[in-house]
Amino acid sequence: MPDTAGCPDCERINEVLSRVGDRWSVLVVISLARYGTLRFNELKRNLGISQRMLSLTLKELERDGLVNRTYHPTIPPKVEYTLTEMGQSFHAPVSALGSWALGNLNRIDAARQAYDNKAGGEIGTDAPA
Amino acid sequence: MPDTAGCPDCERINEVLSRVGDRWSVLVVISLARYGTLRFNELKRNLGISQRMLSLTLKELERDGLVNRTYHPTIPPKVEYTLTEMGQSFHAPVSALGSWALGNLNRIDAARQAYDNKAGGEIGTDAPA
DNA sequence: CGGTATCCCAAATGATACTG
DNA sequence: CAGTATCATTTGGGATACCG
Repeated sequence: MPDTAGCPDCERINEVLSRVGDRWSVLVVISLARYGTLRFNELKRNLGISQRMLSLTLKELERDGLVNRTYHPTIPPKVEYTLTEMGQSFHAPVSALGSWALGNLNRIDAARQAYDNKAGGEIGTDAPA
Repeated sequence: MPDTAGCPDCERINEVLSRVGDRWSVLVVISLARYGTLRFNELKRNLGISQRMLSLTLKELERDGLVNRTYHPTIPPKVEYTLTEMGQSFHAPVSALGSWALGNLNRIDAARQAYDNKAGGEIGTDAPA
């Protein structure tokens, strides 16, 4: 049993992150923040997510109080999703993380290549014949 | 193949997030940001992470240029981990996310209970006999 | 259209044992 | 102490088919 002793906050942060921190949740929140209101299949197309995962993700987000689901009992049915107030407040830190990600992708790629080159060249020190 | 069309940034954000966005990476970064320098087993104890996952996580973080690994070839060996400059800059948005998490855990729990109660009571509208 | 149910595969992770 | 290797299990997630 993991205890996360010594970093008591880690335990709780971990808790929330394992709920709303998965990639699909993050991407759904980002999309809804950008477009305001989206229907089920709009989200599906936008994110390239499978129907199953979108359904599960949205249900979780609704349950956690981050998104609002509005069902219009027309034919064919129409369901619209928006962010709740809490969902919008969640978008702020997520957006910060996204910005960092975009701003550092290149540096990370560079670091990776440097690391891989060093590791790869370790076996033979000089150039291959 | 998922395309993430319509949200071009999502694609790249997704990329970085799937690298450094997993829960163990986040928790390692938080711990190192708090304590400055930690040895392998200190991290292991602090986070309640398995040896294997810590090893993998640290290797990835080092590769991505977020943590520094210093090996002291003593007996017994001693390895110290710190955040690189980029690692520290990553800590800022992560910290924001962590703060949000801590500040909203209760509200999320409340939303969950409300949701679950509503769902559970849906079958029979009045109280059980 | 907006799901839910089922099946099945791939990736993540923990437990354990072994090594330098 | 600081790992690596192997195994077994759980979980994530796509494909498909069906329902209201």
